[in-house]
Amino acid sequence: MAGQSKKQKLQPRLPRGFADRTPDDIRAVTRMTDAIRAVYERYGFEPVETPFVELTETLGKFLPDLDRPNEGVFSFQDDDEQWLSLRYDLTAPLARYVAENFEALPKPYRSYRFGWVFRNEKPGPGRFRQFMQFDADTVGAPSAAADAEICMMASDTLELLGVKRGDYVIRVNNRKVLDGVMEAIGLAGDEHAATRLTVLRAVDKMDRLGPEGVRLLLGAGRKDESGDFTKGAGLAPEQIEKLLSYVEAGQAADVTGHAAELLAGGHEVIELEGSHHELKLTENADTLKTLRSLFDNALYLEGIGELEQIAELIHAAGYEADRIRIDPSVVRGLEYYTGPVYEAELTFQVTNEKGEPVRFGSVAGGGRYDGLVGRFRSEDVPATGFSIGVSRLASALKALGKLGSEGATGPVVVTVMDRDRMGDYQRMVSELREAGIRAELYLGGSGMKAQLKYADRRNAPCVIIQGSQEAIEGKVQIKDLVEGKRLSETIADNQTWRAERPAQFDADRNTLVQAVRDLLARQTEG
RNA sequence: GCAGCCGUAGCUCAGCUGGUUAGAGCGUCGGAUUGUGGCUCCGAAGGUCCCCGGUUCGAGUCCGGGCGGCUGUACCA
Repeated sequence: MAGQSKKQKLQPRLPRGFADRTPDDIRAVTRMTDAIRAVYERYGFEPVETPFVELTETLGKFLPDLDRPNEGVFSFQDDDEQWLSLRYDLTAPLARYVAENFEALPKPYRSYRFGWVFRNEKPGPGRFRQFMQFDADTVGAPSAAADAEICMMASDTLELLGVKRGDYVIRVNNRKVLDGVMEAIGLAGDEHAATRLTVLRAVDKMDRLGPEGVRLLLGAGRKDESGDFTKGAGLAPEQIEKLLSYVEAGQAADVTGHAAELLAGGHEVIELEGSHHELKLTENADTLKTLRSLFDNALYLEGIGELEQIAELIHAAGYEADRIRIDPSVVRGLEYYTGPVYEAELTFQVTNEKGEPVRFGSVAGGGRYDGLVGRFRSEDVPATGFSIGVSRLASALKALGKLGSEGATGPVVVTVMDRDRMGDYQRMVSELREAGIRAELYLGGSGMKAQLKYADRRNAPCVIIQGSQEAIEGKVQIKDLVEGKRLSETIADNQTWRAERPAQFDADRNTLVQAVRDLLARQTEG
């Protein structure tokens, strides 16, 4: 047995796309979800929770088939052969929940929930196969006021999380508008479904590729820097021009990129605090006025009308285009959105360890899905909702320095000098704990040096030491590790370091708790 | 999924046109210091060079296939 080669040892390995969470991660995410929850509660939403597993048919499409049994969604068969799946978002389960409890719920039904969702697809930086979403939805409210509210709530949430105004934007569009545009350039009807998809995907890449990239994708196609060729939609030049004039109607408001192009286009530049140049934001009303003049079919105008309502409502509530912006290039989930769609984007630039720029892009998104609950009922039920990608937002906030990753203070460590006096040490630990102080007994088997190293690594504020000498005198030694670390910088040789016992003092055994309490208070002030 | 790059100690990486026993820094552990975290010095542990096959007298190095990672792209409810 002992002679077994290493090869036979099991490799400790995490499956691709999954991640362990460190104490720092957990604490940071908890702070975030607390903040998000606070905003949602304030808006009057209430919590609800559904399980990780749903019937595959509840989630809709992506039913496992023989060729690609788990494409996109993790699925498995129950022992009655019923297919089950891990949820891939929180919206489909909510739709099921609402449909199942329809009579019992007040309408409009406003709820929030957060939890893990699973996607069986290729992971990437900041993209995992298990990640956390935080959703809020209003079901049973057909009015654009429900959409406007969700956008304002998204804005409030990001600001409470520490993202400054101007470092993010909630971009709003409408599926009806997009469909209207498709109709206007002759792409209505089932026979053009595939082309429409290609066109909308191209439009979606506006923020990343800019007008020229989109133009290529709408026409013949585009070759990226790796030499990979993406086939274009093959539209005629006049169709492309119409589309681009539509997409660019919102671009004057783009402060995130392509500044040079915009300046060349004659957009105004204003001076803000200091030497900072920024493009002046186009008012949402101006964007909408431009958009309204572009096409005139009924669907398009209906969509524009809804956007105008949203713009009016948010304006009345004091939200302008620096926070919530009408942007015709927003596409989002082509599958089930039926009306207004929104997307929260972080706009600040951050570079990674290698100095390469990192773009976070969309950290949250949502929209109106009037058909989703209707899958379970005889009539459509209007609904609109919003989903925050907690994990992705967390890594963005970390880069922003808004998520303190500094380790939390560890426990007070009571060291073990004399093995036969464990009871004494245990009593000290208990007293500290009863006083509400995080404390623990050193449970390892090593000597004093190792025990202090351990305490240091645990980020302990201090250690308690009591040898037989102190025990006889009724004393304890308390060593302030934080202060000691500071003093160590001025001590060069180990002789004095050990002899002086920096930042160490004794206290009467019976005043232990008070002495530790005072020390902790001093550390908090410093 | 497609394309490109990469895979040597826990981590970051050296390793010449194929040639004895594969190295360094950091980290870990021990000692100098039988009761004191840092610094310094000394020492130790730690590797089937991703896997399988091929070429060769000889492969970490060359070739083929696989697996894994990164980047771009596609998809993204």
